[in-house]
Amino acid sequence: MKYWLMKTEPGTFSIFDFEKLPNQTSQWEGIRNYQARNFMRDEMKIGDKVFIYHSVVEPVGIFGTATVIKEAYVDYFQFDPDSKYYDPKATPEKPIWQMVDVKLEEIFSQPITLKQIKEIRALSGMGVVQKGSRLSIQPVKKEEWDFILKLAQ
DNA sequence: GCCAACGTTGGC
DNA sequence: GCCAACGTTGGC
Repeated sequence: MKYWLMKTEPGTFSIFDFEKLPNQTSQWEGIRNYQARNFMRDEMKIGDKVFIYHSVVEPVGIFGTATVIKEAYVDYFQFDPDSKYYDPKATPEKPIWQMVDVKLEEIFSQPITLKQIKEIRALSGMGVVQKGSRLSIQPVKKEEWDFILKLAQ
């Protein structure tokens, strides 16, 4: 089983939006970066654990956890000219982008903020504290996962 | 709102 | 294949 961090801008989708959805499950559409797509396509498996990370809007940080419940499949928004995720280069015959489904697991009573993460040496290898890191899906080490979960208790 | 850092595009 | 220009991300 692998561990991940997935970024979202709460103005678009926040961890609290899961609760409005059937089965507290959301498709993770709109990933338009090849490296992030490859993580989903090649490595994400059912049962993998995911940190839900809010970017841009204060407080920035990890707000809770989710589980992968459906492995990568075609993100159909790439074909929709009215979608902001539209990609004119993609066709149903040759799709480019994929998405997974994730189900909410836990919302932390207090988010683990980026500020906190930066202050903790054990978390200094995490993608979100690397300067200039813009990857919207990042692998997380088991030790980092465990550390943050403990912190969130 | 600013702007550095980054990924992508497209002309050559 | 190079690389300048451009658009986007995301912390502050």
